[in-house]
Amino acid sequence: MSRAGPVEEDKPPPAMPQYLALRDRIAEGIGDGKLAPGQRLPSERQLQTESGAARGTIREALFQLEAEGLIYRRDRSGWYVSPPPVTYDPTRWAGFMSYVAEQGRKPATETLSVVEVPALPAVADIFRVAPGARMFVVSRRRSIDGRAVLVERITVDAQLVPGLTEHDLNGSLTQILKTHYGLSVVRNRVDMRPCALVRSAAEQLGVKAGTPGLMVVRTSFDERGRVIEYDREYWRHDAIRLHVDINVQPAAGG
Amino acid sequence: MSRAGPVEEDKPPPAMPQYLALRDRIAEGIGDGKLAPGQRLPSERQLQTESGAARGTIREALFQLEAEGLIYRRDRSGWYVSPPPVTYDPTRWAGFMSYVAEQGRKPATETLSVVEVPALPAVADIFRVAPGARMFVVSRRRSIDGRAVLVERITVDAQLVPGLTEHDLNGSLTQILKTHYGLSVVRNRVDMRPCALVRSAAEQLGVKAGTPGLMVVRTSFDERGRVIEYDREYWRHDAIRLHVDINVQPAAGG
DNA sequence: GAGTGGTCTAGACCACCTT
DNA sequence: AGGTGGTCTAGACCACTCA
Repeated sequence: MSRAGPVEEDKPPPAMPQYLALRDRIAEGIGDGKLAPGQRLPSERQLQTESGAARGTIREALFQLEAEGLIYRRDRSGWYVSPPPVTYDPTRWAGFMSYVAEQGRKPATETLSVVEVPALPAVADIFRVAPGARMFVVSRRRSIDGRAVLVERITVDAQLVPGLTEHDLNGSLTQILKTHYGLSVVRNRVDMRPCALVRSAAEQLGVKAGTPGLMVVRTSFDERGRVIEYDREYWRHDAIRLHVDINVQPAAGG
Repeated sequence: MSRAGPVEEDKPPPAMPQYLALRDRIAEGIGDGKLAPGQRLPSERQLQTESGAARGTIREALFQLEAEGLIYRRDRSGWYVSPPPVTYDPTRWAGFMSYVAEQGRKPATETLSVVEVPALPAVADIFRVAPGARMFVVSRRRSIDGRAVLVERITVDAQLVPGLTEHDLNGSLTQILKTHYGLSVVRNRVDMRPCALVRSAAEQLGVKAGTPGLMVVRTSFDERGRVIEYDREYWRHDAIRLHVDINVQPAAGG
């Protein structure tokens, strides 16, 4: 009742929109630890009666906190405090399972599907194989402490990894390539950009389509310069933090 | 008029929310090139009359597109199609001015302030100097094709760079450290995570507080392992794409 | 079945940008 | 001065989750 609606009395202009004030109150609760990671927030209608604001205003505050990565939602269930992000270092590629565990969290992997398909032109181009060459596509979902945080689709050249499907694909695929097929990654190319989660990824992560996310594309090369793994990952944006530690190439100045 | 409001007749349940359908129409226009980068979208009220939806619904579609990085807003001016992102490679650190230009865009830098301040405990810890040691803090704003895309705050140890303020700080600071002070970066540590733009950064970028963004923290070391540059950058999330190309450390398997 | 978030309407006043 | 987005209200029905 502060701005719109029938005039009642005069008030000083608010220094800050209501929804940001509410955001700050909730953010403070999270910072204080009064709201612990994983804990559920009061329902929107409850916040409404507490604060007297319209539901739309409440939701604006919640969206804001979501964009900041402080809270997340479970569809039609409620809003929850986000756990801290894990740090992902593509240079020390130790595999999801190990680096998450190293950070004191509980990783889990679920292989959603493994299919063998002919390479589309774009994929053939990446692998430098003929279009139509057989490729394995592995779809996996990975979780931290029981919350699904990423879905990925890994493509590998079927010719290089005969019988791949016989192995347990819930661990490090890179490790399997090395141990069973003698394929070692000596170079990684990583592309990363903020995105909104596309429909399919959102579905698999159990979030609303369009939730902010992070796309990570990783291309792995062996010592002969062949692409041996092409991985497209969609992360919940509040779950990851990228960390790279690199030696600058000597001639890099400018 | 399709879902809420007085019942009029029966309709099949919509397969997709209205706002996503509108999103798709606009996204298609952008993909087609009917809406060019930098071009302004019709106003919200105009879209309202075109589509017959309530303004809130229109705005939901626009927010969605914003989260995806396809459009951005200029406060109280309108919605615009986002230009393509530039690729940022922290391993080939060539300086903003050069790598943006390399990608066929027009970079610009504006130094907002240079101050000399005593190191706070956290900063002192990073630089391994005594708390209270003198530091230079350079604030800059950088643009691409006339659009402000990032603000940064660079901290350097004043003792290592006497008279820093006498140089032109709109170019590559790394280059200045090298040419004038013999300080070469041999190692970079980069941390990156999605964030919402904090109040101060948002103001300097001329966007609404809470707009999605990307935080990049870069720590540069010289050959003696000293931190010679500590840089905290806030990017518009639709303006950047990170690319890293790295040789995997031999003992990294796992 | 009660409660949750998801979607939607139809208004309003405001601060600010643009011309 | 007119138009833009920014904020806000007060309702509604829906699909879905959860107990």
